[in-house]
Amino acid sequence: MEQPLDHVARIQAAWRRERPDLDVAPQGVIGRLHRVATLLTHELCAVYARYGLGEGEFDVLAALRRAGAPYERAPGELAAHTMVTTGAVTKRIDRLERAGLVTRRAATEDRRGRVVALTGAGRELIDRAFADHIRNEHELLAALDPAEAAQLEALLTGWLARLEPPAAPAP
Amino acid sequence: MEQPLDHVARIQAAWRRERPDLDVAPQGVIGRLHRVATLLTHELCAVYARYGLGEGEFDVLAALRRAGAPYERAPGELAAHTMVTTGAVTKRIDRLERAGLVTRRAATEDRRGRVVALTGAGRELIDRAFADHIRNEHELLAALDPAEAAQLEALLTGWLARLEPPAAPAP
DNA sequence: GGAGGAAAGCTTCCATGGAAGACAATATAA
DNA sequence: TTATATTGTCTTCCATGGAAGCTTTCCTCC
Repeated sequence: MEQPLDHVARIQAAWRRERPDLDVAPQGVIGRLHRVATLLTHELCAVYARYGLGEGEFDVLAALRRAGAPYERAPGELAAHTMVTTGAVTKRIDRLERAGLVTRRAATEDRRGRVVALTGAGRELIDRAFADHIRNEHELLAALDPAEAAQLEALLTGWLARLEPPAAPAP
Repeated sequence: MEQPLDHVARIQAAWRRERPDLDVAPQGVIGRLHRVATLLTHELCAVYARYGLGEGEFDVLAALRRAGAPYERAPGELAAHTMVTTGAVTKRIDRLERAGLVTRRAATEDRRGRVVALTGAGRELIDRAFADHIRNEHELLAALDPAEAAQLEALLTGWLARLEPPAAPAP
């Protein structure tokens, strides 16, 4: 019933042998976080793939869907919401448009702008895919009991708050 | 002094409005984990870049360094240690070899095999880069107090253990 | 010992995203 | 009003990694 040392612990042990001058304790957190995130992403992508979507496309459809009717957003907004560059968003929209899941039209107010909108097919697809996605997330999180999950969420929320705010300067 | 709702909380609120039939609680954990991991990776890469390294190259050099003298490993071992395909490892080694940081030679025992070894320059570079990397990890983790960090590590270790073992079937 | 299968590394092709710049349209300043 | 800066999107080029298949070598079993 003993835990035989996980991958990260083995890496730490090796570093302690090779570089006893360094305190590699942070790897215990950061290394495992990275690893959990990688494994989770992999599992999540498996569900996206069932609907013919990559992670990027799923994110864009989800951002449009949760915007509420009429399910429209500017490319720039989508970029901000999905944490990628506008160039990446352009390509994601290209793919989604080709697949008939979104449309692109000119904005009425600002002639530089464009409006990306979910089509009926896109709406229908993301509704199914998102429900399946959430089901999947429940399964993945079932490895933790509710108290652990709550603790983890609280810790991550606090860390994120101190990691993220590099934005928002005082006006 | 109030927390104005972080990015993930806003996403959850939008989904609760649009899809009240779904329980999006897991996003509170998984979404934030993903986000923390992304931000951390970004910060870590900034340090790698100071040494002219990408994440992939850093990982390979680190794996060689912590192997201990004479700092050698087979490409397949490197692939296993760094969680990427052997094809990706081949390309990483190509780049590192071109930069004079590693050498590649034939294995003596098995003529299919190759041995990748750190050069003097590679050893020297990864020793500096790794020390800087650990310093950086300490800084990033300083946002949490030691008790929080320990809690977080324990939770992630447990989750990882239940997420990872898809390997190791009983013989 | 020879045949078939497995293993190791590499190659090819492709998908994705970032960085930086091009362009058009709008906002701001003089 | 004209000149300048800024904004929003898209384009181009490049870097990286995965998937699948190839080649060589080794292993196993008959």
